[in-house]
Amino acid sequence: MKNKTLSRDFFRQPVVDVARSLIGKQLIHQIGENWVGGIISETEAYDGEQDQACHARRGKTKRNAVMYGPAGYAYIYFTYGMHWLLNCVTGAEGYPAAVLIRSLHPTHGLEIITKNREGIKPALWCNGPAKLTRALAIDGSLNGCDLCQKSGTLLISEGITIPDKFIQATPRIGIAYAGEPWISKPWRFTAQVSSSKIDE
DNA sequence: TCTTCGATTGTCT
DNA sequence: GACAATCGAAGAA
Repeated sequence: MKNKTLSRDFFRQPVVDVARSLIGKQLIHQIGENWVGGIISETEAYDGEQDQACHARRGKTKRNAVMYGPAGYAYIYFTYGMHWLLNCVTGAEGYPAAVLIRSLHPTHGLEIITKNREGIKPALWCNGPAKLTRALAIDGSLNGCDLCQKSGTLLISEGITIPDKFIQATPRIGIAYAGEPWISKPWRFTAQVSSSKIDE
């Protein structure tokens, strides 16, 4: 599984294309000898300084610097005083764009996820951007790490193929402050993932 | 330095 | 459906 890590070129594509293509791919976090991860089932695209919903809307800062670097790296930031959110940097180096991973279907390390999300129903373990980082134990210490490295601790690999007809494009969540036309851009991608189709 | 607020979640009504 | 939790980044002063 780890030998099917996605290429740097995959992440160099336009951010909206990457966001759509990431549906069905597999996010993996290696913790010691264990792998924790799952199939990505929801993403959102944030596209450059002109996108008023993107963190880069006010230019480069210490916080969003990773987005200005090369594609295929993790941009992980802290928000609401308690939540970590995971993004993948995309596009050309110097152009700030990233895909937010909003939801996934757990496939590996279920014992660890159960412990990290103790007392919560399995269906709710990873169905939110801050929930999945908590479930997979992803935090700011992994900010800027390379998602294309087979030897990395956090990476994205080939997963399952999901037909286009099962992927929906809808407006992004929680960005009312951005104003139009950004609120209405259909840059959120979702899919239903059936556990019977998951490729180990 | 001071103030505002967020790419959210869980709990309570 | 409403709202508190909780803190660092970013912008204003």
